[in-house]
This record gives sequence, C-alpha cells and structure tokens, in this order.
Amino acid sequence: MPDDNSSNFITDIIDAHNDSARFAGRVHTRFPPEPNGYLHIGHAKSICLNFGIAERYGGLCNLRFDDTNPAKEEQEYIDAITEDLRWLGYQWHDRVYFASDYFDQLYDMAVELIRIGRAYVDELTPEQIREYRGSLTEPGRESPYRNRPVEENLALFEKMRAGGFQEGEAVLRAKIDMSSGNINMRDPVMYRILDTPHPRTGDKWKIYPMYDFAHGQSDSIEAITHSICTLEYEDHRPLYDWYLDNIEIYHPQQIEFARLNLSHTVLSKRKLIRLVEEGYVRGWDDPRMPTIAGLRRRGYTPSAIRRFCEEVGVGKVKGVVALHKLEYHIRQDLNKTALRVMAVINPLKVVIENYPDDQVEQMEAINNPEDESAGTRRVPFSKVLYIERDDFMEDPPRKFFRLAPGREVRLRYAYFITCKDVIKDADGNVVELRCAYDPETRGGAAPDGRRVKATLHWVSAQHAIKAEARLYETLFSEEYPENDRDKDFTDFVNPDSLTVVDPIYVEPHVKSARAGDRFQFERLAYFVVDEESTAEKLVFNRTVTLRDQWRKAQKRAGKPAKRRRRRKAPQG
RNA sequence: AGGGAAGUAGCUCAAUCGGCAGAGCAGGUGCCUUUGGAGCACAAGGUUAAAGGUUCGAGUCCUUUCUUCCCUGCCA
Repeated sequence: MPDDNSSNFITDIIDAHNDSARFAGRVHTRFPPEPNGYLHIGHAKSICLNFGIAERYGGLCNLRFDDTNPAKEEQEYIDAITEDLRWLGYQWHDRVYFASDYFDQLYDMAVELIRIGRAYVDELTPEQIREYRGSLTEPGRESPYRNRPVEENLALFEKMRAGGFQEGEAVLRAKIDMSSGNINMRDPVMYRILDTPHPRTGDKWKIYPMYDFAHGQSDSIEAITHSICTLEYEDHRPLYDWYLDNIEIYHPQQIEFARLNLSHTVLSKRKLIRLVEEGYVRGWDDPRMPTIAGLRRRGYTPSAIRRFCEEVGVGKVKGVVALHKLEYHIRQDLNKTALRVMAVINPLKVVIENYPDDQVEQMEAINNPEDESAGTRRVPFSKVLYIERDDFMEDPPRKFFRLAPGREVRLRYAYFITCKDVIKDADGNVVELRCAYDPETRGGAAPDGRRVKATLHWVSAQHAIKAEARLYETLFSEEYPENDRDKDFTDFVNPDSLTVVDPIYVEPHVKSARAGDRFQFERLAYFVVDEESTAEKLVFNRTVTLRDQWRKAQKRAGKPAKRRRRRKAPQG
C-alpha cells in the first residue's frame, strides 16, 4: 500500500542505494512466478512487497513469468496467475514479460561465455556430474571435458541447440571453481537438453537455460534495480553476480527475505499440488486451500489479504505466522462491509402460542450497524419460527444467558419471548419449544424498561429459504503439519475440514444473492455465496466465524462446550 | 575450521549517528451492548541466545561461544 510508511531492511538498502545514487534513484522491481502452479498466500507476500516497494518509491514493478522449464509449466497456470494478480488489485500495464522472450539473447550470452573460456560442454552423465560435484564437506573434481578448446565447445553447443544430442547426453557448464565451499559455484549447469515443446516457443528450442543462467540476465535486460527473492537463494547470489559480471552487463541487486509460513496449512507448490492430485481437496480453488483462488472462493477480500501482508512485514527470520492473524484481518474487513442477515444452521422449532395463527409482520432490521448507508430491510415474523438449537438449554449452567424453560429473551428486531414448555420426542430429544410473546415489545424494546440478557437470531419457518452451508475448519489438524519427520504432512489433513449442512434456513431477503456476495449471518459467521449456487439453491461458504467468547469462556471454565460440538449434517 | 544466514515479549516485526527496549496480534482484566460473537478501556508481558571487551552509556561496536535454518536437481 502506498500509505505504508514502515521501514524494513529492504527499504533501508534501497534508501542507501538512493543516497549513493547507485541506480540513479530508480526503483524497479519484478514479481517472477514460475507458471507451474497456483499463487498462494505466500506469493501474496512477495507480490505486496514487490509492487508495494515500487509504489512507495514511485517506481515500477514488472510481471515476469519464469518459464525456463517446459516440462513443468502450463498455459493454465499463466492464466490463473494473471487472474489472481488482477484480483489482488495490482497493475503492471503492458509490462508482462516471459523469461522465454529472452531465449535468443541468453543463447548469445552463453556463446560469449564459451568464447572467453568461461563455459564448456560437458558430456558426463547426470550421475557422474553428481559424483564429481563432491559433497558439503569435500571439494568436487573437475570434469575431464572441462578444458576443451573454445572451438570444440562452440561446435558442441551448437550441436546441442540443433538437437544433435539426446536429453542427458550433454550440458553447458560455467567454468568457475569445483572446490568452492558454495556448491552453486562448482561449475553450475547453464543449459540442459529438453525435448519438450514450450508453451510459448513451441519446438524452437531443444535446450533450455537453468534458473540461475536466466534470472539475473532477465533482471538485467529489464533494467530491474532490486531483485527480491526468498532466503534459499542467498547461496545463489554469488552465481547471480558471477554471470552478470562475466557477461559484463547491467547489474541489479539481489536481496533475499524470509518467505511466509502459515500455521495449520502448507505453502509449497509441491505439497499443494499433491493435495489437489491426491484428492484431499476439490481443486486449486477449494476454499480450504491457501491459494489466492481458494481464499477468493472462501470469501476473503483483496484488502484483507493485503493488510495481512503488510502486518506480517518483511525480515530475514524464518517463522510461522499464526492463521488467526489472517482471520483477524478478514473479520476486520467484513465487519465494516458485510450485510447482516439472520440464518439458522441447526434449527429448533419455536411456536409462539399467543401469536395469531395467520398473522405475518414485517420487522425492520438494520443491514449493517457499522455502515448506516446500508439501510434497512424487512424480515417476516410469524407464529412458527426456527432458532438456533445452541441457543436453548433445558438445564443451563450459571453463565448461559440464552433461552431456557421459563426464561425471557429477545428475538432480534422482533419481540421478547418466554419459554413456556419443552416438547420432546420418544428418545427425550427436544424437538419444539412452546413460547409466549409480549406484544408490547415489538421491535425488541420493552416499554416498562425491563431487560433481557440475550438476543437471539431467528427465521420464520414458512418464509425462510433453504440453502446449503459449507462449514470449513483448518485443512490440517496440526499447527505445524510439516514438522513431524516421521510422518507425511497428509497424515494431518483434518477429517472435519469440511462439514456440509443442508438445509440451513435463511431469511428470504438473500434469495436474489449472487455468487461472491458476502454476508454476516448474525451471531454466527461470515459467509459468501459460492459459484456452485443455482437458481433453486444457494450454496454458502463459511469464510470465518465470528469471535466466540462464549466458547472461549467455556474453555476457560474447563468445561468443554458440549452443546456447541459440531454436529453432523442432517440427512438429505 | 565445507559454504551461507538468522537469534529482541507467546507470534510477527520496530528501535535514527551508540542515548529511558516499542507496536500490532494472541493471552488477561474490566466496561458496554437489540449480534453474550460488534465496539471500547486498562493492565500485564523482556537477563535483547550466552559470556567477555570498548564506552559516561551497548539490542546497536569488537571477540568468543551456543542454538536454529538453508545448500550436494540436467527444478525454480
């Protein structure tokens, strides 16, 4: 956000560069996704950082797809990433680039390194290359092909390009230092042979540059000033610098920061793709996924995600941010903007005995107490209602202030009612409440000034519309599903991460809601209309529950909130 | 003595040139309420990983130690 004035170690570096005029005061960043998966909340941090810094300094931020490995990359991902970025609200105008746009230039740079004796074609097998590389504590050995004459290397590299080798038969390597403590400097591979068509260049190339040989030069070509990446590239910076220095082209500054980790989920593409392919979720945009597409479908807003990213900040310390911090921001946002509506998820029938059989009243309700301009609506009230089953206890504990036999409570925007009788089935389950209302309390206030301790939400049984609710819990039951070395993270997938309740009963006002509309079901949670909704039936995704101090109080008292246990969806 | 990096409140981050260690969230207490779930107020929370040194003064500078993380793809 442009109004974010907080400094961090990256802005300190940029300020120093500006003071020394290293980049003549320019600030130009880039967001470089590889199109091999969907964007997730961790990418959002990088996006906010790169675009945010450009904005802050009046600079630019490019979108660049890092598409150097056609074996893994697909057009589907390019499209999805573009859509997610737009949804988050960032602008790159016409500055969308592809590393593959630079394949010709990269090839020329490679030829140049061969010419000056700093690159060679190696015909060791992949296994041999691994052996020759040495280990973390032992130096590597030089390849027998390392000192071929320039002309031979030139000819061989041309043969690689022309398809004269099979995959794995030859690579182009930089000639650096096989005894370096930094393994990335032990003659890294620059080009490998891949007989795979590329989504953008088709069959033109048989050889593809490695990340290290493509990224820095792409930054250079685009005149990037600050190339911000994650911590695992710290070891690559000497190589980033080496290529630029030896090719002798404009030299941006690579800066590494700690990627985002979030509790109760995983944020690596490799793991997310497993969740999708192994069927733990319904797809990349499953509302339980930490992907941008999943969060969008879950009902998250771009501004909540952006504020979250601003709040977690940027540093070099690896840590895990608690999921509740993300939830805090979406509640904060939705509290100000979501329309309030009444809905009953787990119904208990209430009959108002002294209310006229066929009477229907339209009660005026406030759409959003946080936003007067949202106006009011009318909610039908009649003799037979549903309230939330959790809002009644036959034998309530001391601090339970809701409905109980003989007790009076308020029905929101309607009347005070008193529970007169409890009707049970043969098994002793409560199936219906017989209540009396006080006609003097219409609208919810008593002329005699008497007060009630609770206000309940309700719907009129004959007017309520039926809908489906998808209640989500965390995707993983463990806070850190990746930290058990003996178990696979999928062992910790939460079996209760999705509970479908069908039907729930919603006040008729929402009948015309459309996919993407967000509501607060009062006293329960925020919900968003899912794209699978039809004209006949709305489907609601629970974005996040309201903060629940009753449940918290129960925990504190050491009594599990028995009546609040998640119930199974009714049949049907 | 393989290379690289990081240690400040429960979590995520601040702390200008060396000058009284702060904030948000979580947790706590209380107030209020026609959402008991909104809102508000208050308090608490620290041997700045440790030891030593320089200094009138060290989270910050120097030395040593400890802990944790990353690196042996023809992935990015």
